[in-house]
Amino acid sequence: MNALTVKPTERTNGSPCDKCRVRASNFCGALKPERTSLTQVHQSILARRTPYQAGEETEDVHVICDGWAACTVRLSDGRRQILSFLLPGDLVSASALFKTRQLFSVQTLTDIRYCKFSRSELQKKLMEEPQVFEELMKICVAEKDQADQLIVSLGRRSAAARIARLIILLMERLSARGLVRGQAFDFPLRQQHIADAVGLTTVHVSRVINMFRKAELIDIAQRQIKIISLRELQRVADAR
Amino acid sequence: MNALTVKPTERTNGSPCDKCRVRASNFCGALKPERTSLTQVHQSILARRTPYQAGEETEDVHVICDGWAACTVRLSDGRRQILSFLLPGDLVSASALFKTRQLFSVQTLTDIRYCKFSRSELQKKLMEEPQVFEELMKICVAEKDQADQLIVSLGRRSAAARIARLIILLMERLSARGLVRGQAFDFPLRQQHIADAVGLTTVHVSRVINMFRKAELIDIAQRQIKIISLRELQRVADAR
DNA sequence: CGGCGGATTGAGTGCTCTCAACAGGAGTGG
DNA sequence: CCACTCCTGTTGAGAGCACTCAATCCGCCG
Repeated sequence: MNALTVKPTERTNGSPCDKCRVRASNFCGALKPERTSLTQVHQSILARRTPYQAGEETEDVHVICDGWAACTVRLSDGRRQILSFLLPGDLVSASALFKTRQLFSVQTLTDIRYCKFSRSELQKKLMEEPQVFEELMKICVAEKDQADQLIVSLGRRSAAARIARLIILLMERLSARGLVRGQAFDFPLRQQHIADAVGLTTVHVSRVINMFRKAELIDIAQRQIKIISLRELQRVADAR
Repeated sequence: MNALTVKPTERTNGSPCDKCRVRASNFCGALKPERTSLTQVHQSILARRTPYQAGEETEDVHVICDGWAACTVRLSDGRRQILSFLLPGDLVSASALFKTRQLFSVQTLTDIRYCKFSRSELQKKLMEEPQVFEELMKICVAEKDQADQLIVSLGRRSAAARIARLIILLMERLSARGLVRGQAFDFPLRQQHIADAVGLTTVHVSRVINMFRKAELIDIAQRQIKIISLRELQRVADAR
């Protein structure tokens, strides 16, 4: 972690992640106060930073409390691929529990609050608490399933289908966290992020998004998105 | 499992996976005879079968002893995406240990010998034997890393780079298992498999492979591949 | 010999990219 | 308050990589 971009806040003990905007259905939620004595540190970072650079060594494991981030890979010629978006409540990567270096970087899209655990402490907890273990394995499986779905999208789906799927997936994930009101939710992604997530260029993303707008599938404005016709959007997501 | 395609062989106890063509650096290897009382069943299947269909429920976890298979996803219009190739020694999927239904099918490319473990027995063993646990987590991490690499390829690399990477990755994986002689190894993939693995059409794969041949990077014949110039192939794999 | 799976090749198409210009909004400094 | 820059998104024109369609070929096998 780059100290310049990190604003350390307070240190707490025994009450894990009480600052999480989201409490339910996430890893943090499994670390219930009554059976955890984990040391944790809450910190925050500004948007548009790279708090973790691919290949760096870390002692800690991170959970996003609030804000959006992304796991990214940058190629030598500057092109970027986003592997996944990190939403409030997300463990940054299950792999981080089992190895000290990752092949992706982490970039913040918005200002972020996050919570830091010691890897070794958490590993021990994992073996002692079957429920924590259970929860982590669920995350592992979910991460792999999401990666597999993205592979199918990138390998075999059209630009419109990929973008439609991304939007639907984000809505589902946010919905599970109670962050969707009606069919609308915060949408801090720039078209550059969408392009890098689904393997397209910003120019083409712009065209597709405007197609969606004109077809009255979605409405994006003021960093908010509203799904106007989920049914139609799903049709696009499944179409060739 | 479709009983018609499965030819059950013998049942053994206490000597895990003694029929594996590959012993080193795999999950099977971690299940050493001296501390395992796992029930296992060895079976075989013919090439070109689908021993597991996406969504089916299973009680067992499978390890490939010999032969090649693939995890595949089929879209409604018939297009297919290969998520990964399964090589001798591979656990079919780490996820299979933690959930009963997978979102991919398993298709055999060659005749296969494999070894079947009970999920529940293996799960118990996992908690009792830290080394088994360790090994499984390594596999989880490796699976995720491979998926992430494929995402980057599909999202941001050219056809030639994707194919070159696939070939290099297969060589590395087989090499770790001692299945590469010089720079040559068994290569049962049809061009259709390559196409479905890297998100292209067979026609285009044919053109790229022939470019590689003419550039004297590789030689494919008789279901064998020989890497003539690994250095050049790596250049192609890294090029735009 | 005919049939089948697989690979090759050509011609034409089209989806997505590249290049480039421009517009609007937010923030900054004078 | 205005000029300026940066960031983001939009739009047009043209190009190219990979696709589709289709014909052909080859090796293998019953």
